[in-house]
This record gives sequence, structure tokens and C-alpha cells, in this order.
Amino acid sequence: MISNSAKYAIKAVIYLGLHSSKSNKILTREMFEEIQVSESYLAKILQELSRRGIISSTKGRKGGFYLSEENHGHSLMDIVRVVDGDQSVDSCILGITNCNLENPCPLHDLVGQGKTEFNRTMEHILLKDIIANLKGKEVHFPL
Amino acid sequence: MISNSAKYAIKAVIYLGLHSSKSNKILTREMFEEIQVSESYLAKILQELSRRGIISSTKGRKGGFYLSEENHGHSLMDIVRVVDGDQSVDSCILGITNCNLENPCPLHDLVGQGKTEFNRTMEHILLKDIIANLKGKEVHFPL
DNA sequence: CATAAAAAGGATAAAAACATCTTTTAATCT
DNA sequence: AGATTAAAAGATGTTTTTATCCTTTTTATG
Repeated sequence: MISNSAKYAIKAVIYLGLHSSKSNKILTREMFEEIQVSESYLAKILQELSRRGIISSTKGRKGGFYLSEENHGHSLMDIVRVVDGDQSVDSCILGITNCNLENPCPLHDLVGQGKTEFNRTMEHILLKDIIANLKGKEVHFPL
Repeated sequence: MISNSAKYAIKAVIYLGLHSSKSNKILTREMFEEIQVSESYLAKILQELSRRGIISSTKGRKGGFYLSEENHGHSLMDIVRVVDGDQSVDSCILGITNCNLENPCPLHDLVGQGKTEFNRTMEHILLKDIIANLKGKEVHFPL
């Protein structure tokens, strides 16, 4: 469905959404256990997310990672695209290059729709929605 | 979504469904180009599919692979489970071990449903349906 | 029965994904 | 300015997936 790395990424972004702000940055070392991934690997993933504008960060003292207001507008799909690549999302279920409406693969009509719907769901779920939804509840960590 | 191996497997099974029968077996060497995978790797995958009862085969002269009547009743999901393992299908979108209705992960309600639906689609699509659906049309190979 | 044909099985290699460690750069504080 | 802290970047190692090759077993047929 999505790679391990993308799962870590989603968990981390949710964590930041719940616990960070511009004035309250979070260190990798503070979150890796909750995400259930090693500190160094999480650092790599956060780096990439930051470089690609999904999350924000500052170096040095008082530095760390956080979600800006702007960052809250991203969807789950945005995260998956950054971590796993567009290819992984857009490719046909059978991996056929030129599979489309005019030239559909044998499964296009049968499965393609289900896949498209799943993608659409992932696109419609914004971080702010997830955060808002979780703020009330008790969150079932470790994620 | 599903692994490359599972994609090859699905393509190969569809190919067998269209071109083989108990009295007309197909050799790996006859199909690997259509599937766009090497002969040896396809052989490995067919071996496993046969061992697990998704397709049928006989050794020796006049041998080869084919779909028996019984084999036609399998679903796409059966193939994925054989090739990628049950884990890959059943695990939570975030890979959380004990994610379920009582103890849902933050995305369970939002995404889980979409995933479940996708799985259900894959379970409901039987090989015989795909084959019947394709027999009329001109198939867009190479798959 | 010998031989050829074909799947099955085992061992190995290459590539990709996953993970860690070390060095560099930038921000902050004294 | 200098020391310290933390992310960024780079280099390296490990594991899993993907792929290939070679040998063995099984079967049909002349």
C-alpha cells in the first residue's frame, strides 16, 4: 500500500501536528520512540519532509521540527508522494505504462476505480482534519 | 499497492486463463515476453503459484502450466496473498499491530474504510470474471 | 529402456529498501 | 567572538526483494 518510510513519515507529521508549533519545536530524539523507528532513520525522513515543504525546521539551538500553519494544509497523499514518489501513486495496478481510459489494462475497469477512490481519500484527508479529529480524543500511541 | 512479483503473477494467471486449458498447457518460455519479465523469474513465480494451488502444472514432456476449472474460482486477492503474504493485505495502513475497531489508529476511521473497500474489491474479482470479460475484447498486450 | 522435455529446487548475484554513523552547516546563547 | 546545539548532508552498512543460473526430478514418447 505505502512503504514503511511513508508510514513513519505520516506518524511523525501527526505527532508534530499534535505537539509542535513555531514556538515549540520538537527534536528527533523526543519523538522517535513514539514513532517506533530509530532516531537516525527518523532524522533522515524528517529532513526530506522539511526539504520538500511538508514540515518546517530550524537548525541550531532552539531548533527542531514543527508544523507551520501552512503545513497543516497538506494531505496524506502529499506525504506519500514525497516519500514514495509520484510513480508509486499514479502507476496502474499492473504497472503498465500507458494504461488509461482509452487504452485500459484488463483490470483497469474492475480495480482501477477502487484504487482511484483510495487515492482520492488520501488526497482529501488534510493534516488539520486529522489533528482536529485527534485533539479531542485520547490518542492511541505509540503510533 | 502490490509488489512487482504480484503484478507478474496476476498478469501470468490472466494469460493462462486466456490461452491455456488442461489439454493445452503453456510453457514459461511462451509467455514471459508478454508478461514483460525474465523467463527465469517468471518460472519461479509460476512454481510458487502452482505449489499453492492458484494454477496447475504437470512436469515432463507435454507438460506446462494451465488453469483448471477449479483454478478459475480464485480471486485476485488470493494471488496477492500467495505472492506478497497475508501480512501485506491485513496490516493496518500505519502498520500498527493491534489496530482494530476497539483500538483504532488515528487513521483507522478515515482511511481504513477505503483500504477495506479496495481489499473487498480484490476479493470479489474472480479469475473467471476477468477472463469472461476479456474474451470478447481485444486484449491490450503486452500486459 | 533411453532420451528428451519440462517443472521443481537450490545456490548465487544484483538492485532496492531500510538503517546507521560521521561530518558539515546554521542558529542561539553567553 | 566563541562555544554549544541541532538539523543537513554525506558516506557507509545491512536486509529484503528481485532476478539469474544451474542441477535435479519427473514424465512422455520413440
